[in-house]
Amino acid sequence: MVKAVGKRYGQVDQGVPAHVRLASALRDTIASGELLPGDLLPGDAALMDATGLARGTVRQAVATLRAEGLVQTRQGARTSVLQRPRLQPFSELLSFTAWARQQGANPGARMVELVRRSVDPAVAHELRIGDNDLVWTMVRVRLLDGVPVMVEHAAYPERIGALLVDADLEAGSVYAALAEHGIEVASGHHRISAIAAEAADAELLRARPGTPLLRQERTVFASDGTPIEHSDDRWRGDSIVLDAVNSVQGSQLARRAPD
Amino acid sequence: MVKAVGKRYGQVDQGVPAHVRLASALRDTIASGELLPGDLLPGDAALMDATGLARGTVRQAVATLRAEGLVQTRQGARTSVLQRPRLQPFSELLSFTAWARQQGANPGARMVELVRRSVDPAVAHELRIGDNDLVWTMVRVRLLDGVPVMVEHAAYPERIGALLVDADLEAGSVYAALAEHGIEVASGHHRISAIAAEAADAELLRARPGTPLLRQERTVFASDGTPIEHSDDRWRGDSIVLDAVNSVQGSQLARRAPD
DNA sequence: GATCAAAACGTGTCCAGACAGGTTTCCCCA
DNA sequence: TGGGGAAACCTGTCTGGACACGTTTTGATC
Repeated sequence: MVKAVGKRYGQVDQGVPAHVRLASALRDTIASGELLPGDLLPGDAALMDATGLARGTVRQAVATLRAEGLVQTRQGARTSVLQRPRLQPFSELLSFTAWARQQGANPGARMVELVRRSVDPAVAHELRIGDNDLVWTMVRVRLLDGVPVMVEHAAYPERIGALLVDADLEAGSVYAALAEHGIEVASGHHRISAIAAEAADAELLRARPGTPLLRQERTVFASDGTPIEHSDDRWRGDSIVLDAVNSVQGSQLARRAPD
Repeated sequence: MVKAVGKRYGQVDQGVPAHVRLASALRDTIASGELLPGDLLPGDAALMDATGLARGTVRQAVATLRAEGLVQTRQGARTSVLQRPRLQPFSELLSFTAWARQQGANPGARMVELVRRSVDPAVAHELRIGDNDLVWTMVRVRLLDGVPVMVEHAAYPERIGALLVDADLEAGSVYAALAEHGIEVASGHHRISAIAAEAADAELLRARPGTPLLRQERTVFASDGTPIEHSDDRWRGDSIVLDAVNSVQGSQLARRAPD
């Protein structure tokens, strides 16, 4: 078993740090079914033998898997495999276009509006601007294989929105357009809730008013910590599921009463 | 600024590992507002001076904050603060009772049924039992300050359910009851979607059929990796918001099309 | 004031060593 | 066969050292 890990370690691209290589080899061994949930990973000493790495480096690789929720560790006891669904990179989580393509569907967008106006104080607060400042707001319908599945209400600070006015937002992704101007997204906060469709959204989604929508509000930050987008995606309830994994060793999900 | 960190480090309980202490001191410094999003943390050398710790230990504390999504790091550049909402421990995320109490509300439960029966194949699969095996299934209404906010449909493998039949599940928490028998929860998978209330759930929640519900399905695993619960919580849409944080350095949330 | 190169700074990685303490296995005895 | 203790195993922590490499600042020149 430790031989399988060592073999995989030897097959991973040597241009990456050793601890990343080993984490990848372990991840692949788990994904292959050779290690099942509840099974024990090789210990530090065995992994050191199989890879020629120092113990600190081995520990770092295992710590990476722990932070991903793949394994569980306990002092004195062998590290064990946890079960988890497939997750996705942040970029894919953010971008409707990337997500649709990853699942083999044809993404589409229909622009409803892109205007400069002021927004309500809660959104202004999220974007860290004054209540009366102007922002660029956009409404788009997002389609999968021609079927409307989501209405997106997004707000951008002036300097960000200005980069988008000339972009083709029916064919491409906001984030791709921003990346062309050197703006990279780094993190986001999501707020998830269930709402009843109002008349305008219902019409855009070809559904009855009152139909349940999964509401996904999001504030997205650039790598310098400034907010670059506040969006409010309203998905047809029958079009999406969100998966999340959590463990006592790391949880990025929280429940609260509404504001 | 680094003095503030050093002072906080000195105030943290010495019974915990040094890297945990430092991570806590840094977390508190950020939470206090002394470090704002975009601000730079002191570098390794300054933190070493302020705390007397080795560089490896300092790096480990910073890596902890990075995994939590609190800070962003980049080779050669100073570590910077990211913005994030308050999150909650896993135990609080899982337990309605703990969550309600944490927010100062009075939790309640009304048992609808607790019976042994077989369940549909998808649930059987999640619990890793045969399609015709019997499980304990439970339906409860959960109340906050006497108001019904959630209907919980839960399924337990026989050996787990058997521990619950004698517990007072209107007054207390399933997880607390299991913990009394040495069963500790370790991780979970969540699936989040929006649905329309069926007649039975609507009646229990005192809402109209068709009203939007936030559906939170969950499979919970014990520390040995075995599934101990499959639950399907249906929350009134107006009673709950789920917060999640994500970054390019770690994301535990994923979007997919429904099965 | 602008530009460029070098120096200083800061982070990422990796190593070897040592100690603490929890878990698991093995052996012995009743 | 069951229980207890010791040994072996395993993970968690911490240290100091060194090298690689990316970022920021400084100083010199035009």
